[in-house]
Amino acid sequence: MRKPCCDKQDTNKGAWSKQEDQKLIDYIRTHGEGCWRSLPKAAGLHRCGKSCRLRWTNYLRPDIKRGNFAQDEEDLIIKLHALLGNRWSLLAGRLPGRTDNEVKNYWNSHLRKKLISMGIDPNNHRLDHIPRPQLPQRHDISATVTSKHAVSNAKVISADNDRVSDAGSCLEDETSGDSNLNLDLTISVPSLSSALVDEDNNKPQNNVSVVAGAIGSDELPTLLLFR
DNA sequence: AACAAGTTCAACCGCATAACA
DNA sequence: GTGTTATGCGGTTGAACTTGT
Repeated sequence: MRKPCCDKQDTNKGAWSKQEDQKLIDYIRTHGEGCWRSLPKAAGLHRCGKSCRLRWTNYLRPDIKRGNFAQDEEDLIIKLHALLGNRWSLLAGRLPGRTDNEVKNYWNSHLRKKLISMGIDPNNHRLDHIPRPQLPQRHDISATVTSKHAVSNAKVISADNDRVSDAGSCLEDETSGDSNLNLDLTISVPSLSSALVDEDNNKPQNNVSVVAGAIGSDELPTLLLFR
C-alpha cells in the first residue's frame, strides 16, 4: 500500500488562514517552488504538501489574474474545450493568469449552462436539438479551431500520409477577428482539404475524425486525422 | 425576517505517471 | 527492470454566498 502523502493527524484541512498564506508566500519567495513534500515542515505549516501546492498554484501565485472572465477568454475556453475536452491544465495554459481549477469551475458553473441554453451539447459541442440531417455536413468534424491563441504552435498530422504541418499557419485564415461566439466546427485548412473533402464529389467527408491532444512532452496540442 | 433552493468556488481526494533509487 | 516516492491532473465535495418565496 502506498503511504499517505502526509501525516493526516498533524495536518490542518479546509480554508487557509491569512497567517498560513503569509507563511507559504514568504517561504516560496525565499526558497522558490518545488519539493512540496518537505515544504510544509520547512515553512512551519501544518498542511500536507499537496494542499500547499494547490493553494500556491490556484490562489497565491503573483501572476494569477483574478476576477471575471472577459468575453474573449470565454470564447477561447469554449473553442479550446471543443478541441481538447476536459484537459483543464492544457486549457489554462493557453489563458495567461488563469488556473486549471478556475477554468474548470468557470466551465462547470457558467459555460456548460450557456452552451446548453443555446442548444449545444457541451460534451461534444454539437447542436443538440436539431435533427442531424438538417445540419450542414461539415459539422460532423467535431473540433473547433478558429483561435490563433489555441493552435498557433500546434502540429497537424494526417494519418493518411504522415504529413505534418504547422496548424497555426494553416488555421490563421480561419480567424475572422470578430468576437462573436464562433461555434462553427469546421477546419478548412488548405493543406488538409484533401483529407477532409471527398475529392470525387467535392463534399465534406463524414468519416474523417479529428482527435486533438498533447502528444509527446511539448504540451502542444497535436491534431490527428483518421479516415 | 426567515427559510429553502440554487450557485459558486476553494479545497480535497484518488489516480496516473514521471522521477528516482 | 522493478519498486517506491513525489507531483500533477481531473473529478468531486461542501461551506459560503446569493436569490427566490
